[in-house]
Amino acid sequence: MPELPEVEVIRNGIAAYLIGQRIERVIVRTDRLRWPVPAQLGLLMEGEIIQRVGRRGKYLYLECGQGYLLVHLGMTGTLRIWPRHGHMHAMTDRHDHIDWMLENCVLRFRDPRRFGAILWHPREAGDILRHPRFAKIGIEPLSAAFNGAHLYQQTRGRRISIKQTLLSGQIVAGVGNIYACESLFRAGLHPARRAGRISASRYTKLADAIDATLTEAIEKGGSTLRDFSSSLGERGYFQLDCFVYGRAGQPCRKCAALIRRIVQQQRATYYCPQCQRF
DNA sequence: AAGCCTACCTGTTGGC
DNA sequence: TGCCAACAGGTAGGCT
Repeated sequence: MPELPEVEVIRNGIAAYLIGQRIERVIVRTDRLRWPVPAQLGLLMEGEIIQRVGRRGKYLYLECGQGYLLVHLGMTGTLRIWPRHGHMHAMTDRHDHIDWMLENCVLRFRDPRRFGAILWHPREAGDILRHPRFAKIGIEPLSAAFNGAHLYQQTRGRRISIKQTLLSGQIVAGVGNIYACESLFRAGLHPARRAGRISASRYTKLADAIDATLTEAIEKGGSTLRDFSSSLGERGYFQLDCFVYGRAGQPCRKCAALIRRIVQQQRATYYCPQCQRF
C-alpha cells in the first residue's frame, strides 16, 4: 500500500522522465476508478508539457501549463515508465487503465483494485495546494513546521486513540497503517492511548519517530527502486523490515516479547506490549 | 463537532 | 486438491 514514502520514491523516480516532456496522447481504457476519470482527459492534456511533479500527503500531481493532473494510488495503484521504442508498452493487462504517451516514454497507471484516483485541476481554479481535497489533510510530516508541539496542540481535547488520530490524516498527512504502527513502536507509545492525554514531551518523541521512520523508508525505497523504466519498477516496494506491522505472534526485535494484533476502528494494529507503554 | 461506520474493489490467504 | 469466506486498507461521505 503506497503511503507517503512510497509515493515520494515514485515521485522522485518518475520526475526525471516526465519533466519537459510533451503529452502527445492520452489513452483511457477504464474510466471507473475511485471517482470517474475526467471525461475528455485527452483533450485537457494533449499538447501539454509537464513542468513539475509534486506531492501532498499521498497525492501526486503533475503540473502542466493549463492545470494539474492529480494522482492517488489508493491501495494497489502503480505508475510506471515504459520506453516508447520497441513493443513492450503495447502489452497491457486488464488493470492497466491509463497511458500518457510522451515524446520519449509512456507513463502508465495500473490499479487492480481501482481505489486510486485520477483528477484534473484546471489552473484557473487556483493553486493545487489550495485544492479542496488538500484543505482537510494535515501538515506534511517532513516539513520544518512538523514537530511535537504541533501534535500536542492539535490533539488537545481529542478522545480517540493516537493510532486512529495518526491514521485519520487530519493532523499529519500521508501516514497509513504500516507507518503509524511502526512510528508508535519507535516512540514507545501504546496505540490505544488517547491522543488528548499524551504529554508534550512524548509527542516530541513521536514526531521524531515519524520523521525517522518515513525518512528511512524513503532512503530504502530510493536505493532499491532506482529504475522506473523497466520491470525493476516494483522492486523494493514493500521490502520493509517492520518491527511490528504484520508480525503478530512473533518475537519483538528489541525485547522478544510477542507482538500483538488488535483491531481499532476496523483496522489491524500491531504493537509490542513490552516496548509500548500507555 | 468529534467520532464512528460503510462503501468501494480484487488478489491472496486460511480453514475445512 | 478445491472451494469459499475472510482479509487487506485509503478515503470520502453519511450518520449519530
